[in-house]
Amino acid sequence: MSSNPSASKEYNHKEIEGPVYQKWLDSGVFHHEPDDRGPEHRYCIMIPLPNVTGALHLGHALNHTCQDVMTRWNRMKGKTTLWMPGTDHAGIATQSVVERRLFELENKTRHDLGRAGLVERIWKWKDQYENRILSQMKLIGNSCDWDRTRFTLDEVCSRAVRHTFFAMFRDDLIYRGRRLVNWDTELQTAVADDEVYHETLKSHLWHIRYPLSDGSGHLVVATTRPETMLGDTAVAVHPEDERYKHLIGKTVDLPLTGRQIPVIGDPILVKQEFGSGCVKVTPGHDPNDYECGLRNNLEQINIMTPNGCVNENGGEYAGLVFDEARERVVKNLEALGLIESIEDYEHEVGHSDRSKSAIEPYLSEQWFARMGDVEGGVRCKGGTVVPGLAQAAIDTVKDGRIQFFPSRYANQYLDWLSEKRDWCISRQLWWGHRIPVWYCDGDVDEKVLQEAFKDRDDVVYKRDEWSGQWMFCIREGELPADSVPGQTLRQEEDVLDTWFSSALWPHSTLGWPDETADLKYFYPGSVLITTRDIITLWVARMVLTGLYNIGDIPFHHVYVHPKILDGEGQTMSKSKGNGADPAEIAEQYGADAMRFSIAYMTTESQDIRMPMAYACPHCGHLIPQMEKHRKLTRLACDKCKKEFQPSNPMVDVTGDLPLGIVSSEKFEVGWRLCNKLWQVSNGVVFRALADGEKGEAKPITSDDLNLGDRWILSRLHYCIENVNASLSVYRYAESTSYLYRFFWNEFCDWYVEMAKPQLRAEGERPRITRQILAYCLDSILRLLHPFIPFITEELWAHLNELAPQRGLENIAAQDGLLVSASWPEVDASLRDESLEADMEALQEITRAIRDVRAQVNAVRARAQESIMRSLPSVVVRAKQHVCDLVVKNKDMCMVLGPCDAIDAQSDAARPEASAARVIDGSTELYVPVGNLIDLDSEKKRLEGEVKKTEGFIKGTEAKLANEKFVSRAPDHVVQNERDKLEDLKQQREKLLQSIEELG
RNA sequence: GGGCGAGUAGCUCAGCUGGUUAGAGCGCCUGCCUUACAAGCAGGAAGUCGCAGGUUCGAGUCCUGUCUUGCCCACCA
Repeated sequence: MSSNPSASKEYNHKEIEGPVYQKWLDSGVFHHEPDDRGPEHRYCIMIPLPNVTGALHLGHALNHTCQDVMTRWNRMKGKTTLWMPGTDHAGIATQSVVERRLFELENKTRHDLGRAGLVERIWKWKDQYENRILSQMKLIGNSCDWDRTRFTLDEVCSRAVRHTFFAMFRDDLIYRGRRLVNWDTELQTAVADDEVYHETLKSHLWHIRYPLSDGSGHLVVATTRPETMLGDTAVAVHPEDERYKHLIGKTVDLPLTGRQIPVIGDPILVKQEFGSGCVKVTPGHDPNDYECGLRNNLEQINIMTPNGCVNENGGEYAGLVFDEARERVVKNLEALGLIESIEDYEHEVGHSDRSKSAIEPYLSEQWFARMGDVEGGVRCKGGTVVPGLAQAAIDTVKDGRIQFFPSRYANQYLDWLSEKRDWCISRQLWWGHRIPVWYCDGDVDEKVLQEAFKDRDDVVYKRDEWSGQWMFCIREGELPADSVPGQTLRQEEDVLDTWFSSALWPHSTLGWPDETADLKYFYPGSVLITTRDIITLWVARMVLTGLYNIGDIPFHHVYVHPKILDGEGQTMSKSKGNGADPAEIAEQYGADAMRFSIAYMTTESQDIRMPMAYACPHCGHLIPQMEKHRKLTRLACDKCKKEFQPSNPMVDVTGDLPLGIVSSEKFEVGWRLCNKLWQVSNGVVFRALADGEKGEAKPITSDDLNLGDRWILSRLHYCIENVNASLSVYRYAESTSYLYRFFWNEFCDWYVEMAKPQLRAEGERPRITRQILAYCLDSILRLLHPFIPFITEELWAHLNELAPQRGLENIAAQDGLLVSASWPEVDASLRDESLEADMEALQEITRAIRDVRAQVNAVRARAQESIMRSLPSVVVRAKQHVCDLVVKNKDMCMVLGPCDAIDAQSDAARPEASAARVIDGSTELYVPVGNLIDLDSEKKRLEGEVKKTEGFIKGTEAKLANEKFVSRAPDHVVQNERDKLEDLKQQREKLLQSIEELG
């Protein structure tokens, strides 16, 4: 850390960020304990737990910035604050990453290692990436309570999972069932609907003849999956289809199998107009057919092995991969003359998000959580009875207990929940919470069980509807294999869906099922901040488990932020390899710059387009990151042609080539802001303060304040008000715009420039100016802190050193860290809109003078007085302010251009060789420019102004000539137009006069 | 097939309940190494608000249609 900040010219985040973060950690300010204050003094955010599949990318940086801004803001507002950090074991995602890696590096599969061996490998991976993730989070400035860091497989979270499973099993909200699921044949597990994406594939529609058993002809069925005919158990027609309805009840000979299957009528499955109007029904391999099978009591034949081959039910086709089976089936059917036709066809095929392989609908035994309404309702913790878990979650949003920002996302939540589809919670994986159910393979009399488990309220047992087997669930710990006399129990092999444990995150992390002080105090949380794609998967499930386990919602607000897209419009993701490591951005621009830029771009309706580029480590040239670069380990620079390794969170650094890190000019906004803040603080404010004495601050009364002081204070409090308003509804871009404008365009561009000469004035003036500079910078640092915490904290320390006593009317000593300083309060008495209008007029005049001098290229011209001619009232006003600030301080260069000044008079004569500017209808300005004036171009310019003014006059006159406008528009709108017209006319007069005076 | 967004300056985007001459950042042009900042300062140019209708005294803003585009959801053989 530089001990002498003014010596450092440019802001260097690398010297600041690490030490500042350490200061925060040392101070323990991120950790708050429950206290006895009311709920209005609490603020709690649960992080959307990152998967331990890999390192964080920019999307996380956005998500975390949003949360950290809220956390820091509320901490400064004096709330007892908790931002809970942690990571997710991410079952299928992590296991598949580790398995893939195992195969790539060691050519081994999970079966080579066995369950324990693989899980051990995954734990190692988890440790590595959890560390990396947590250190990335620290690097970008997250003010999480690290003491409370959780992982979904740790003791505390696991216990919550067990208790929840146990209760739901007991309450019959969890059941085992044989269902058609999305089967990933590569990973050999069921995957959730949400883990399936659809791809449009070119295929064919095969029309196949199924001969009627009685020899009276055949039916033609159309299918995209001819191989599944091996599992057909019926042919369906529409019961009102004149062509076929008489055939219902007959049978057909299913080709290639020798089986006879019935012709059935099913109005739901069959649309008469599609294909031939006949549908082959394969309940074991198609979701629609499955439903149809249930309706018609059809046999379900499974013809697939878990790895996607035809099983023994496929007769001679057994052992073939499905694709091969299809070819063989079609060939054999052709040989039998049973193919009527083959047409080209495009359709959507589900693919596994994880393995990218085609999903097979597969009949298997799975565990489900009941989402629909149940008879008698569901009894939640606390005694409330709800119709069903999904309905309970729906109600929280419908009745406003939970509010979405932006509100449109509530629809996504409600639409999904309203389907009330049971949730398949089992996965055939090894990485995760193993389902705490034990089976008893032999048959046992219930009395034996009653005896074995008497006085045990932590064991529940029931018969599996499907197999009739006894199933036992124990709340905690293991159920010994010999718990039932004469039997050997074996535990379920499956693990729980990842979302089962993350659904409990808001309360499991706080110690539930124990009624800990944390749980009582911090639950429910304040807001959940996430992206739209896990509204259903995660948000909805946290709500329903929260209601069931706690009897209360998990959070009051859900803020859904935009997503970061790459240069090609694709969302960033670890697996795509198109992301950027926030650490690399922070390395180049600083974490503050990254955070500010992100917040600046986080608007309500648009995703953030962020083209990334690799910075060539040899020549610095930027090479746009494109799809074709993903997963490359070497890339040649477009410019210097030398090779480097493009950085990618998912690809290891090989080390034989220098690394080209990712970059984006989008972060320059933030960098410039930080640098500007550094410069103005060190170069102006701190220097000025160093001239004063410590503790010189005295109460300032309104008599002490001049126009500039009042103006900047008024603008400051306007800014505070608007930052509060926009942050309270999660409008990050809006709040940063207010801050940017105030700090840069108002404080730096105007106030600081006005302050400079005053610092050299006589008497009390310098002290007052210093005091206001200190007060403004104090507020600016506080206001910017949630967005750019490092640099503001650093500057705060210097400000405290140089001006420990700060304030206006009330002087207070400031010390300690900014992170726990108080948030500025709006002081409405400092707002003065008419004064702001005066200042605007002054700025207008100043700009006019600058413009003249820029136009005539008179920058080096000697200082001369400009003349302002205006109405007496305006002149009085101008004299009061302008003369104070300008005329008496002729060296106030920056406000008026080089060494200018203004003399304001109501009847001033136009000086010789001057350029004219019309400010408004009553005010004009003459700027002497000597022989530099170009009469022709000046005249041309003025004529252009006249033309423009006349255009406005015409428009305004037309408006006022419209009788309907005059009679129907509100009075003040009409009056405005009249005033405007009057003013415009006077402007025209003045312009014409100026032209005339030019000769 | 259903739902939700987006189309405003060369680029990326603001513009909330309709009301002065539609804004910002970047880029561009002109001039400045001005004792905080040239990664800066001062000034400037630049838009028929996708298109067509409608409502209204008044539309970037509301309504209808339409085109383009992105995302989410959905079981169509």
